[in-house]
Amino acid sequence: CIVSSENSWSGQYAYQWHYDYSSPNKEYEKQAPPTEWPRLHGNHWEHSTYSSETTPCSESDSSSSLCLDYPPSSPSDALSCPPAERRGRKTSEILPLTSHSGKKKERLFHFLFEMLQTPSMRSCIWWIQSCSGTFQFSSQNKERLAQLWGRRKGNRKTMTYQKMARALRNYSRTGEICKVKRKLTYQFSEGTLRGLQGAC
DNA sequence: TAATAAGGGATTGGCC
DNA sequence: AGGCCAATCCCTTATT
Repeated sequence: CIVSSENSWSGQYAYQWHYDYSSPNKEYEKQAPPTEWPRLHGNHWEHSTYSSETTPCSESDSSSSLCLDYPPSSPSDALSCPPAERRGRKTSEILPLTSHSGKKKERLFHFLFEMLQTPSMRSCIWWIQSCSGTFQFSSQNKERLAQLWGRRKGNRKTMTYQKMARALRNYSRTGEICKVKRKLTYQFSEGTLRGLQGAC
């Protein structure tokens, strides 16, 4: 499994990614209070819906193999994104990033993917496992990201994380992105991820 | 108990 | 005009 080169998973905590701190963001300090690390209650974050951002994901723990909760391909796995075409909707495998009649409006998942590729946004959103399309929002800076989305859309009102997350929940119905049982963590579906990567 | 995250029904708005 | 559907509004529930 390939994790993006600039973010290498160190195996224990979400905050222990090897960021290169050359980014100009100074929000890092506020974002990850290290004092909370020891507050872990078991290593089964897949059973604890609200384990904190700092909850370990012990990839090395072979007994639970937690990071295998996001297999890039296992349709039968309950945690993987369900097929998009249930409820008779069109599958997300076909992602019309551009419509035949010109440019299609940018969608939220496009924006999120773009932000995930932007080093300066790492204080707001980051990959948990880029190969499986799993990513997480910063509890501290998620509103900043939402505002950015709202501005990108040209909204009059400011976008909030709550509203943005509602759109994300709709994606889990339509199959582009599904929620992962980890705080502020979501996962692109296979097809969506392929489409987005291909669009680069 | 307050704060935060998640869930979801209802409505809006844009596009074909 | 009217249907479709993504986005948004807004309230409730869950978790810590």
